[in-house]
Amino acid sequence: MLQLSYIHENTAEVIKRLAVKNFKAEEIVNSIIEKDINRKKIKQDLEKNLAYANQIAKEIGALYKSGNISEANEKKEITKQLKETEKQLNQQLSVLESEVDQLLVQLPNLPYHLVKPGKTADDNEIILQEGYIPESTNNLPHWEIAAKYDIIDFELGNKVTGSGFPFYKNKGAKLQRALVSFFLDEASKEGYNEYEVPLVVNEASGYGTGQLPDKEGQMYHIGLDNLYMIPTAEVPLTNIFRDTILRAEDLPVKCTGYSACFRREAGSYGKDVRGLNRLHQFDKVEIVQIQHPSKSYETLENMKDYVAGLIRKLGLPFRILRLCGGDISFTSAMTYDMETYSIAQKKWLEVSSISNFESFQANRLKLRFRDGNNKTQLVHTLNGSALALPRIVACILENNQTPDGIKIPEVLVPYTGFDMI
RNA sequence: GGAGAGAUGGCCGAGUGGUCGAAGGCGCACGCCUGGAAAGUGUGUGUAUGCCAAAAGCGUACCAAGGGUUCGAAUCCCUUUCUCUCCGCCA
Repeated sequence: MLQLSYIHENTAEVIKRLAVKNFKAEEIVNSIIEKDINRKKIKQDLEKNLAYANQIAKEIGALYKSGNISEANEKKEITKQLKETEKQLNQQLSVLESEVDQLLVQLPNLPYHLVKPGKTADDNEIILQEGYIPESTNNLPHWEIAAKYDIIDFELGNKVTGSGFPFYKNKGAKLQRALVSFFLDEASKEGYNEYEVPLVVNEASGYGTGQLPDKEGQMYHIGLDNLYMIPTAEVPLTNIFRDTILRAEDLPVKCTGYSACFRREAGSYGKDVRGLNRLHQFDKVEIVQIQHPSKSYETLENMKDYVAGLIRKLGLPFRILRLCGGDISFTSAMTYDMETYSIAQKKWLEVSSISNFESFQANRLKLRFRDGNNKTQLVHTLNGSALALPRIVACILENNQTPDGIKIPEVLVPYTGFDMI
């Protein structure tokens, strides 16, 4: 969430920059400022009141000690009054605080200056495109390949759980395991610390990374215990550092983790969700960095290049997009999307999203570091998929078809133990 | 799941109604001592927020979380959460 002090000092700029995200902020921002000024005033009154009450309480203590009971009792009368005022001020304060808070969480993160305005995904900028794309082929879509080689069973998933929860079988299951291991090993080589994370998180964690409030609908919720199934390992990985103060020399903090990801994907139907294109449960290796504010964009570039390198090693044609204001997420300041090309489906599939959240998450997480002057300052957080499996698998299956079967990318062979499906 | 004990600053740990933001120790920072270091020694060392141009200073809140009793709560009461021990169950 945005910092109140920043909104106060840069009101016009906040409104202007949020317009790049097609967000009309004026009304909310003005309301926040008005309420916050009011809040501050009431808080000051309350604190004066409390200071006075504290002082009297001390005096009463002293009077009792010296045996001056009657004067002590007189003073008690004064405090009764004070308590009444205190109660009222407190009530007003908590109302205003929650109102300000409610408005504040509605404001998206400010887009970075490089983010162009735009309405939809069509307005995203293509930064780079790489790899050979044939004009036309007779390659089968992956759902047919999956059935032909008996490696992914969608119907079985349907029977046991529901649509969007496939079973991976035989060489399909081994390919999953190989990809996860490959991605984790690569991340380790790059200096990321590996974690195995809880697959469910509490409410505070959901709030910390920005899934809550408002995006409850995206997550599976376990009502009995009030826990949420994670939509990405970003949530537990980033929340490791909730409520912490790091030392400047600890930065950057780099961590990675594999997890199954669970997404309700309410409202998605049709051909986009065919096969592996959109699932309720899928596997992903995530990378997260916590970085000094002055270096976060340099880091974003590094992360983007790292993920591009992974795709290159897998031998898939891909492109990198810088998302426009209209397509960028609520919490992100700037995002690169990675898309690999499926030659059977003849379309680009998003396989990674790499974002700089600047201090937006850190502010909610209360994740800070001590700077040179020993002051605490919010860090910047970044994360990216490196990578999400299903669409990578779809592209491997669709692009690598040969008369002898599906060719496994060379880098994966040590992990799979076979080079053909 | 049952019974009991507990939760205090970066860590350990004292504190059962007032002078407690909290003794003492460890750690850390700076200084003295030293040729240099260790030892010794001195000083300092939480977070948030407000007043202030800023610093200094001062106010307020925070001793698991929330509520209550009281003029006054780390300390008493209630609720919740978590941890530990024993028992039960169990991959």
